[in-house]
Amino acid sequence: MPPLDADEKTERPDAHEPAVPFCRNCDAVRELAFCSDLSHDEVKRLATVRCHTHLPANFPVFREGDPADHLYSISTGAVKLYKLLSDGRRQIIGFLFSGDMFGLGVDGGYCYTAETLVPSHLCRFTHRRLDTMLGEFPRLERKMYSMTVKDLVSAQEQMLLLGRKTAKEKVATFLLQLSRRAMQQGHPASPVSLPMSRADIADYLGLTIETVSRTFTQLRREDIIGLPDAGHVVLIDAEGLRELAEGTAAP
Amino acid sequence: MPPLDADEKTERPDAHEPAVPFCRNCDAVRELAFCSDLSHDEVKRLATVRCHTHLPANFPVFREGDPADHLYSISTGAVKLYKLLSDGRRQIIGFLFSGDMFGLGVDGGYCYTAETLVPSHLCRFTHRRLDTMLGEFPRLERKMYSMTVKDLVSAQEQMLLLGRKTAKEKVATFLLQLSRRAMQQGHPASPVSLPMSRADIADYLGLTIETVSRTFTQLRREDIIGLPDAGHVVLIDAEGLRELAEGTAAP
DNA sequence: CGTATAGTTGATTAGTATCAACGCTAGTGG
DNA sequence: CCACTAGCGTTGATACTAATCAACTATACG
Repeated sequence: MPPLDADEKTERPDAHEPAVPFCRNCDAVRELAFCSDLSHDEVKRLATVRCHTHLPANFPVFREGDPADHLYSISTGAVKLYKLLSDGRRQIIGFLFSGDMFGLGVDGGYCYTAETLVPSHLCRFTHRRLDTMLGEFPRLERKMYSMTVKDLVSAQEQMLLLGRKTAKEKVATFLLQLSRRAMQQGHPASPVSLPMSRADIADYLGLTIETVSRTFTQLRREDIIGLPDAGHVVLIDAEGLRELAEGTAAP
Repeated sequence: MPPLDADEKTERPDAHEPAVPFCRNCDAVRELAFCSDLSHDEVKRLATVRCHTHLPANFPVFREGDPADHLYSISTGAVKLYKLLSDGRRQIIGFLFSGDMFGLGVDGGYCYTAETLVPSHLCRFTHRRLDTMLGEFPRLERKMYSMTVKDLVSAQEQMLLLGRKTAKEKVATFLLQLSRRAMQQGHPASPVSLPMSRADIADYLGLTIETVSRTFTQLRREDIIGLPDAGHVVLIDAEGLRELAEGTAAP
C-alpha cells in the first residue's frame, strides 16, 4: 500500500483526494488533544486549517525521511511509529492512540515511519499553517510543548526498559502501559486488548516474536495473566506485574 | 556528596549558599543555549533571574524524584542523566555538554538524576520564574520547544540503538555521536575525548563494562580506532565506523 | 611505596536469538 | 459446504551474543 501523498497541494474542502479522502466535515475538533485547552475562537480558527480522514488498518501514513509537511492527531484508532536499520531490523518507538499526536520532523524530514494498526480517524495540519498560528495562540504552543515533554519522558522510560530490563520485565511493563492507557481512555484496566501483532510487540520491546510468545506463556503459567485469545490479556495479578516491571520481583 | 539543596529559598545576589555558591557575576549569558536567539533586552531580563555556579566532577545536581524546581543549562563541562531500577541497574539517558539544558520535570518531580562528569559551570533558573517569562518572550518558549524536540529525536534514535543494535554497532554509534558533538563545539572530529567512565558508557549503551572494553579492543585490533589512553579514541576509519553504526557493515 | 580504583582479559554461563516444526484461524475458491 | 492455503502464533531444539565470575594490570592517590 502506498503512503499518503506528502506533496498533496491543497487542503480546501473541495479538493479532490481520491485514494485518501481528507475532508472537513468533522465537527469534533474539541476532541483533538492539542485543542483541549483552547478557547472557542482558537478552536474555530484551528478548524479552518485542519483535514480529517479515515484510513484502513496497516496503512502507512508517512515514511521516515519523507518531507515533514503535516502534524497528525489521532481522533480514533491506533498508530505505530518505527525506525529501520538498513538490513530491516526495526524498532517501534511508540504505539499511539486517541488524542495522541505525531509528525514532528527535523530538517524538514520525518524521523520515523507512521502506520495505522487498526482503521483510524486522523486529523492533520500543515506545519506551515500551524506555525503561523502558534504566534497567534500562545496556548497552542504551550500545549504542543507540554505534549512533547511527555513524549520525551516516555522515551526516557523506554530507554531504561530497552537497555536494562529482562524479557519478562519488558513484557510486564508493556502490559501495564497498555492497561494504564486503556484506563485513561475510559476503558477497564483489564482485560487489555492488543491491537498490534506479536512482531510489533517484539520490535517495541527489543525482543523476538518467539521470546514475546514464550514470555506470555510463562506469565500465563504463573497465573499472572490470562490469555483468552492472542489479542486480549487479562491482568490477574496486577501487583505481581508491577513488581516485575519495577525489577522488584523475586528471581 | 549531597545533591544541591532543591529547597533553596532565594536567588538574590547576596544570598548565602555556602556548599554550592550560586552567584550572578557571570556576564556570559549569551552563551546560554536558550538565549542564543533572543534580543538584547530579553537576555538582560533573563539574566535577572539566573543563578550561576561551578560544581566539581561527579557531583549530583539533583536526583530522580526531587521536586523539579530548576531548569539548568551547561555553560562549560559535562553532565550525565540517568534512571535507576530498584536493584541498582542503571540506564544513562544522556550525556550533556556545553549549551545543553536539562531539568524538565513532570508532576513537579525530576524524572532522572543529573550528575556532573567533570568540573562544570552551570546556569539555572527556577521553573516558576521561567514560566512567567515564557509569556513575555515567545521566542524563549519557541527555543525551549525546539530543544525539547531535538532531545526527543535523539531519544528515539537511542531506542533504535538499545533495542536493535549489536554491541559493536552500539559502540561505533557512540563514538560517532561524541565525534559529531565535539565538532559542533569547535573541537576536532578526532581524537575524541571520553570524559565518562567505562561503567557510564556501558550504562548508556545497555552493555556491561567488560563488553564495552572488549569491543574497544576489538575495534582497535581491526584498526578502526586507536586508543592512546582510556580517555581518548582516535577515529582511524570513520567510514568503517559509520557502516557499523548504520548496520551496513559486512558481518 | 602500598593501596584503591579503573580498565583489560580470560573462562564459563545464561538469556535470548535463531532455526525448525506444528497448530490454529480466517479467508478463498471449487 | 468443505478442502485448501496463507499468515500468525506457539512450542521445541540448538546456537550465539553478551553477561557473569574471576584474575590480572595499570593508573591514581595518600
